[in-house]
Amino acid sequence: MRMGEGVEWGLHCCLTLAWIGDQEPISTAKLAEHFGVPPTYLNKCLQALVRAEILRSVSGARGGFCLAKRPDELTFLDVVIAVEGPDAAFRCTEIRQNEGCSRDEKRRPCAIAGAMQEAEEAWRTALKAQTLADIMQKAPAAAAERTRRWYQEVRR
Amino acid sequence: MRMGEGVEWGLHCCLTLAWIGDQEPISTAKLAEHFGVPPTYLNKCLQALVRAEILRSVSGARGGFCLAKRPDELTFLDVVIAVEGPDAAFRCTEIRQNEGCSRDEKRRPCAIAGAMQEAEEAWRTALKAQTLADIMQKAPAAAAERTRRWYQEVRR
DNA sequence: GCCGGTATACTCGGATATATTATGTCCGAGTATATGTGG
DNA sequence: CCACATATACTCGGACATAATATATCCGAGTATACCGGC
Repeated sequence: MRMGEGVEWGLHCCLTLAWIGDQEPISTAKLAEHFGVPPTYLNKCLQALVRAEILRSVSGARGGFCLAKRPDELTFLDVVIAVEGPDAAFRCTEIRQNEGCSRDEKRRPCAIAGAMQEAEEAWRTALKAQTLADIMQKAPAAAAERTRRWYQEVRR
Repeated sequence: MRMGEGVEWGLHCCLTLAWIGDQEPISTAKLAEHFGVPPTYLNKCLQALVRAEILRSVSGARGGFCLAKRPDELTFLDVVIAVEGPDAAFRCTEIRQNEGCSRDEKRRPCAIAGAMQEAEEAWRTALKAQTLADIMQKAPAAAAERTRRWYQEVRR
């Protein structure tokens, strides 16, 4: 089981955009250069965030992405679902059905699947409790400062 | 992000073995037939459980697998780790390092990675709290009964 | 009838293929800026 | 000098390749049972 890199990239990009706090968009190229990741693939991940209405995209010259939500309204769960999709990691394929269980058994949910779903619910709850605003506070102030300086250099 | 099917299969196999509660091993072929899954691949998954000392395997004719732990000592987390490996789903690649952050920043753990790890810890905690014995109680008694009847038919 | 030896069928275990997913690349559509031209 | 038309550079967005992983298969090593011959 492995989460795609897009989640990490997406979260860091959201944090960067939040710190800059400007409505002027930043291009994929600048962000990719900043983080040292392949530009076109980063673009693909950011597109997923746009579809989820987490980012807003602007086409054309001087285009790019900016945050579409307030940091305290944006949770980690939102980003994870946007990039990785809404499906649960564990998917019950109901192999118990092959055992020839009775109709009465079939009506009840599979106990194993239930336990797995419960665990994932705990995971989602934890992710939902973390907003981007929380991280902005936790992270060292120097990081925010550095990000803003970088932006001033590359904005043009 | 997607968990392999082996986890579901492994859990159902453990449950079946626990219900039968016999020390006589059951072959992959019988279990695979029972669940309607490819036998050789199921075998591969069960091997992973053997390596984790969750199952015990017996080679040769009349060989197969049996449970190596008491059901109340076997957690869902054990099975998941055995099949999927011990690595976390989210892996921080420290892309922030590329931003040119100071030595002081580098010493602190990445706040984003921290939040993700915290969420996974909640997930693991939930999985650790679920033992096989718990599931044996939750599941309908009819299922246990049916499993034992099936075993009496195929044991020879 | 009983014992020992041999052949046989069965099973695990790991090495090897295929399918699916994630990662990475490329090119077209669209937009703001820069440039040039006429009034 | 100003307004407008045109050319140009830049950016997103999705279609298209490649790499990594999960799924599925195959074959060899080993073991218990069945069979067979001798006593």
